Amino acid sequence: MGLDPVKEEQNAALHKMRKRVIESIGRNMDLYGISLSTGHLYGLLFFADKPMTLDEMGSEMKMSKTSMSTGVRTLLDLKMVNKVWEKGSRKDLYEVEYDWYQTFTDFFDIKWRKSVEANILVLRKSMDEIDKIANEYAEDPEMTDMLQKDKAKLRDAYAYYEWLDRLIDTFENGDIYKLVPKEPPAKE
Amino acid sequence: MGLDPVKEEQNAALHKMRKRVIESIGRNMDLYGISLSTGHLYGLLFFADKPMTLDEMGSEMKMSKTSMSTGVRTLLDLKMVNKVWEKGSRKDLYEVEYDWYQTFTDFFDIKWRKSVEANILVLRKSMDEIDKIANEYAEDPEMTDMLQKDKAKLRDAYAYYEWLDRLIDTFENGDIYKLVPKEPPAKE
DNA sequence: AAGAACGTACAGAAAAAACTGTACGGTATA
DNA sequence: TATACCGTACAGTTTTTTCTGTACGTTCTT
Repeated sequence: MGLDPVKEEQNAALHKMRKRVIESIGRNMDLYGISLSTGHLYGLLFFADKPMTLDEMGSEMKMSKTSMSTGVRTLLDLKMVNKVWEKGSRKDLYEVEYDWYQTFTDFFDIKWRKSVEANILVLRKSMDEIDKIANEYAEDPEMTDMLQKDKAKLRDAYAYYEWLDRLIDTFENGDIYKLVPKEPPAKE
Repeated sequence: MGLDPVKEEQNAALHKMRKRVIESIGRNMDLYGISLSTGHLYGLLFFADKPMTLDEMGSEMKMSKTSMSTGVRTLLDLKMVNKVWEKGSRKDLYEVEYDWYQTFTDFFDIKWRKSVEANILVLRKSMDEIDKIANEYAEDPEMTDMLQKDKAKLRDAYAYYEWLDRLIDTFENGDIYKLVPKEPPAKE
């Protein structure tokens, strides 16, 4: 995991510190829908001072190469790690994306955006359908009332998802940093 | 699930529409770390036109009351549903929180905030520790270099988490709506 | 105070997810 | 072209999560 394995053994304190951070990072990865061990893998890569191969990860994590392969792919899909090309090496190399703001943005763009858009589609379709049903049951006041209530709910949900969509836009285009700058505002 | 179960049977189209929306909502609930069936429970409550009891949920979902109990608690913890008091009824009643903006905010306040603060604490502690170790190894250039690199990483992560903390603040205090209004800006 | 109804703790069963070892297709090396 | 090595598909195993039924403590009714 470090520059020099021998050196690391020498210093238990450093090793312990890293382990604590890795665990802390890994534990919170479930927010991204990532399993604990894949979270640990991320933590490992975070401290690695050079891109790692699957074999290296496996030996560090004491896990199979297959698991490393799937774990890395999960992280790759979320753009939390990048594949690195290094001439001479036949093995694939991976390193974490150190720009965490970008990682955050990508996560929303990849995961949330997909959900949002799927829901928007379904809601649009469903509201149309309600209109159609409402036409058929125009004579039935009870049914009409129920349909109206449903439609109002869908409309609210729709508005919310559109808002969410615009919010994710601000993550992507960087407008969010106008509201919340990376540098904390100076205390007065 | 509706006002009048008989009526609903009459109209397959409405039922189908609701089912589609419920599934769509439920499917995307994994973003909140919620299981599919709890997501469906949420969808059910979303369309319910009155607060429901555990027994009613169970019969609609065709699942045990125990499962409803745990499912509701999960949703309650995330403030996605509210407990409702109705005089006369001995049973607990629940309804969804229809303010989805609030639900979004609560989610980040409950889940993300906790992670962020835990990480901030660990990072602070770890940076202090690095300083201590660095003092011991002041004579060792290689070790010093490694410690510096680690500390730089921690510092970056720390800055990111503080940013995230401030971002969540804007969700909570409503500042986010200045940047992304609930009402979409009028198209020109 | 006794009885009925409610929600949930708990233990076991069922289902889902994570993990491993083997096998195989593909690419670089010889 | 043959060989070695790499990453991953796949099937089987282990671990974790979800779900159920029973049992129990509490609260309301009588």
